[in-house]
Amino acid sequence: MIEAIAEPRRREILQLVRDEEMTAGRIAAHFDVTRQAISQHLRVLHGARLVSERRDGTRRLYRVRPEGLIELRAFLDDFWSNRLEKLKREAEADEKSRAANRR
Amino acid sequence: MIEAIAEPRRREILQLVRDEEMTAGRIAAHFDVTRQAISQHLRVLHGARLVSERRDGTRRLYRVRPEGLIELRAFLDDFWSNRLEKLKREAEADEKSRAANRR
DNA sequence: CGATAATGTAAGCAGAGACTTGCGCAAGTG
DNA sequence: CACTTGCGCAAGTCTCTGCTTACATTATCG
Repeated sequence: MIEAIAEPRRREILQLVRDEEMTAGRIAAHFDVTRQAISQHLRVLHGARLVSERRDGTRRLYRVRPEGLIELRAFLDDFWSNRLEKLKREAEADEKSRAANRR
Repeated sequence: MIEAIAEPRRREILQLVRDEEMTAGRIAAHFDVTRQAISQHLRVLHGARLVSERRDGTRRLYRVRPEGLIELRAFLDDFWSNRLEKLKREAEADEKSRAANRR
């Protein structure tokens, strides 16, 4: 999840396919590691739902999946503020006091 | 930097010292690994400027450093939108057209 | 159908990093 | 001053993961 963007090369890949859809081969050409290594990174990114994969003949086209970034962003936001956790506790306390007043 | 929060245990530590300042010992007590292991995580977090360290006698007190989170947040924001890069290009183009009109 | 192109999958290796064991050090405490 | 408490540091071990080499798969082209 967040580990997906922890790896520097994967962040570079994300930058590459941020605006432009791109084939695995063309992506790999930007790096000095083997095509397969990039393929594995793409698998991780796709698994984390950070990129979409589309097939066209034998080629595979990748592109950033904005919803994925949004989800990750939301995850981090929760993490900072832990707002969900707090809201839940407050809601429960609230519910309890309301139940006490109810009758 | 971002690697600091990639490690799950370090994220848990951050949660622990998010509101409350806490000694290394008390933090370590929350986990089933050795005190030293946690100490090493704390070193990484401190190195990434995500927690502050304060000494009181033999004890060391840690706490989340909000500015650190803000910096990290800013880093990620740049990453998503690359807005800095775009703004720079736009500003230059803008400057050029304005210079053409100036006299 | 055979050949080629574009890509993924699998297994093994090597380096990074998380964890443990052992030790040292500073600041109390009796 | 000896002893304890609360830590960090250092070296070795183990595990995880990024990379390579080798092979499999799928589609297209003649």
